[in-house]
Amino acid sequence: MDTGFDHEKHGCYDVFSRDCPPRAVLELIAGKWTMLALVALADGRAMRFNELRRRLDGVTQKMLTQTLRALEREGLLTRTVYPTVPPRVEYRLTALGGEIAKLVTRIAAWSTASIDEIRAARAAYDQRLHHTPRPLSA
Amino acid sequence: MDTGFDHEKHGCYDVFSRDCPPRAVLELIAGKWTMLALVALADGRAMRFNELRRRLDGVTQKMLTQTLRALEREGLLTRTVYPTVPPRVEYRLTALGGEIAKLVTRIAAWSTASIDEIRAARAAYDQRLHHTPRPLSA
DNA sequence: CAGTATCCTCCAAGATACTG
DNA sequence: CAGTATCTTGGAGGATACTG
Repeated sequence: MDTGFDHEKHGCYDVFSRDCPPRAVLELIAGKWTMLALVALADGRAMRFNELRRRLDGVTQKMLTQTLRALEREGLLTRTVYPTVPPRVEYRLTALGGEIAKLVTRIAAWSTASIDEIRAARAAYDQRLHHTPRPLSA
Repeated sequence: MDTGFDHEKHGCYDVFSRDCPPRAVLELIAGKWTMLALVALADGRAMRFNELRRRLDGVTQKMLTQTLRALEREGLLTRTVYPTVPPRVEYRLTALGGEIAKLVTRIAAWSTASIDEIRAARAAYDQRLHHTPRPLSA
């Protein structure tokens, strides 16, 4: 039923709501390879497909294509095909993509900077519940 | 066999490498509910379990517990149990968690601020390829 | 209220093969 | 080089029932 309130019209979103468009964007960014791709391109340099493929250790062709297509569709990067032989395709962040890439890069930097503290927290946590699940009724 | 190079010792990480610990942290943050939980707690206020549950529209008990436990383990939030009846459990960001929550909140804000531009990009993209749009995300 | 404990579904992600 | 096109699968995520 129609609530009589058009969120799109009012530009008023609750990111916690299940059908909030910005939340969908958040979920896109949360894709397994999305953040790494954004970080790789964050400096504004154009990169070729296999260049990205090599940089994102472990990514498959399919997943990289899928990730890049999704980012292109959202307007975060451009895909330029040069009709040469062999083909040459370059990916480059748009202005919009550059903004989000900067933020994601800061998160990546934070991860690296905080990794020691995080590892310590993990160790402490794992030690607190050190008792292996007791075979209570097994 | 020791490779002779201890990354942990040197504090030298490549976030693109497949067994880079910071990359694992990045993947934690990329969890479906992690960013939303961080944003919900970003203001530093403590929140109770069901309070978070209501806020994160669509989350199940299992997923919320799992998300919060993971964040607790990484040292991003604390879980405080008050031995009352009925039980009362409060979740609150740590200083470390506050840092990342601020960054994630900025990403959420960016999503909301950019949604119109993104929607326009999507429409343009879908029109360029004159066949059925890919159902990557609604 | 704030969880466990199970069971199950589904699709993101991977593997593999082929191509302009 | 930079992709499609299929097929397959692990496990993230969900549904449901029970509990201190």
